Amino acid sequence: MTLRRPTLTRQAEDYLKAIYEIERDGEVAATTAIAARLGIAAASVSGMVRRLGRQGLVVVERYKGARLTAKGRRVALQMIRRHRILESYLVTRLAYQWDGVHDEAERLEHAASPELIERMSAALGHPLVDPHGAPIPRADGTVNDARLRSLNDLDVGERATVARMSDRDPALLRYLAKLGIRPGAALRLVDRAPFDGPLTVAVGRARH
Amino acid sequence: MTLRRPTLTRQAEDYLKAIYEIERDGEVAATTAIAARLGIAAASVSGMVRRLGRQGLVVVERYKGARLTAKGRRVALQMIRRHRILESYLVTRLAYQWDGVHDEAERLEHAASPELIERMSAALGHPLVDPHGAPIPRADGTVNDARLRSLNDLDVGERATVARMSDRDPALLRYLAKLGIRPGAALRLVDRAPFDGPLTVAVGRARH
DNA sequence: TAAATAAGTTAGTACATCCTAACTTCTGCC
DNA sequence: GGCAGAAGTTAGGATGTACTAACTTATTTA
Repeated sequence: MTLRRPTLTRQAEDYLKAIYEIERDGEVAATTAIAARLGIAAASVSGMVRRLGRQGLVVVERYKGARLTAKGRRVALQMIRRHRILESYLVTRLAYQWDGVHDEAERLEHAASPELIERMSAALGHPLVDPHGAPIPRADGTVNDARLRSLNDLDVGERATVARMSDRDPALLRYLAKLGIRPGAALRLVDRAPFDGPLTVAVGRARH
Repeated sequence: MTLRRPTLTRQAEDYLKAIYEIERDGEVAATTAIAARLGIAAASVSGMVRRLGRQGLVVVERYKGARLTAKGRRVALQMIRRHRILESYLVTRLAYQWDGVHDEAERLEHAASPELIERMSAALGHPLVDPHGAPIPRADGTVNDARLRSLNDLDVGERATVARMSDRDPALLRYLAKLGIRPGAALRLVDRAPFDGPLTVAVGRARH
C-alpha cells in the first residue's frame, strides 16, 4: 500500500553499507561479493540489488555488479557514521571492550535516530576516529576513508604503525590485542613465508 | 526454512508489550484493543495473535481475546524494562527531554542487547523508576506495577501526588509539565464538571 | 578456441506482516 | 428471545526478504 517508502529497510541499509565497503576496498560490488559479506545466498542479492536500483540507490549492470549512486553513498556513509559513533560511545561511556562492540553497534545503527547519534557524538567531543582507528564520516557525508597499506603490501624489514583494524572478528581482535597489535602500535615486518604463508612481525621486543 | 525461531520479531515484541499493558490496566486484551494500541487493522491482529499462541506466548480464546502466558509476560516485562532503562539513560546521560524520549526508546528497545541494558542500568545506579515515574521491572522479571488511582477516581477536594504519567504523547506531556504537573508534584482536585467535563486541579497556587 | 568452471539470474516456494472486503459470532437492548 | 450493531475472523492480495534448483552468461584454462 505504501506508494512511497520514506525510510529504507534495515536490509537495504545493510546492502548499501556492504556495497560501500567493497567499493572502498577497490573491488567491484559483484553479486557474490555482496552475498559473502552479508552471509546470504547470491540469488537473494540479485533480487535486492534490482530493488535498490529501482530506488535510485545503486546502478546495476546485469552480470556485472552494482555501483552506488550519490544517494546510495550518502545512505551508506550515514550508516557507517552511526556505527562508528555508536562503537565509540559504547567503548568510552559504557565500558565495552573495543573488540566486542561490533555486533551491538550493528543492531543499534538501524534503530538510532540522527538526533541520538549527534548527541552521542557531541558527548564524546565529536571524535574523528572510532576505537578501531577507522575514520568517522562527518554528518555532512564527507569522510577521509583513503586506503591504507595492508600488512600484505609491506616489504620485509619495513616499519609501520597500525592505523586501523577490521572490527568484524572479536576473537581475532582479542588475539591480536594480546600480541600488542592495536591501533597506534608500531611494528616491523620481519619475515614473509612464501606462498602466502604466515608473516612474522616484530612488536616491541616480541615477534609473531 | 527456520524450524526454530530463537528470537522474536520486533512485531511480536510489540504485541506482547501491548497485551501486557492492556492487562495491567485491568482490561481484556481483545483484538480491537490491541489493534487500536498498535495502530493496525483488527484483521492483522487475529493472525498475529494466533501465531503468538502457537509460540506459547499467549493463550487465545476465539472471539474472546488473548492472555499472556508466563513466558509471554516475561518477554513483555523485559521489553518494558528495556524501554524504561533506555528512557532513563537518554534523559540523564544524553540530555533528552523527559517528554520526548518515548519514540527513541521505542525503536532502541528492539535492538538493544540485555548486556547493553544492564550496563546502562548499572551506569545509572540501577534506578527503580523511569523519568515518567513508571517503575522499572527488575532483570529477574519482577515489578511493582500496581494500579495507581487515576485523576478521574479522585473525589473533589482530595489531595494527591503525581506518581506516574503516560509517556505516549509528548505534546500533552509538555503542556502538563508547563502547568507544573509532573511526577512528584502535589495537587488537589478542585472541581469536576459534570458529564465527564473538564477537571479543575490546583497545583501550588495555580488552578487548571 | 572450446570445454570446464565460476558467476549471475530466473523460477518457484516460504514466511512474516500488513491491508480491505466479506462473512460469522457475540452482546446488549427492546 | 430475537435482532441490530459491534467485535472478530477468514479470504485473498501485496510487499519484503530469504531459500533451493535449474538455467544462462562470463571467464579461465588446456
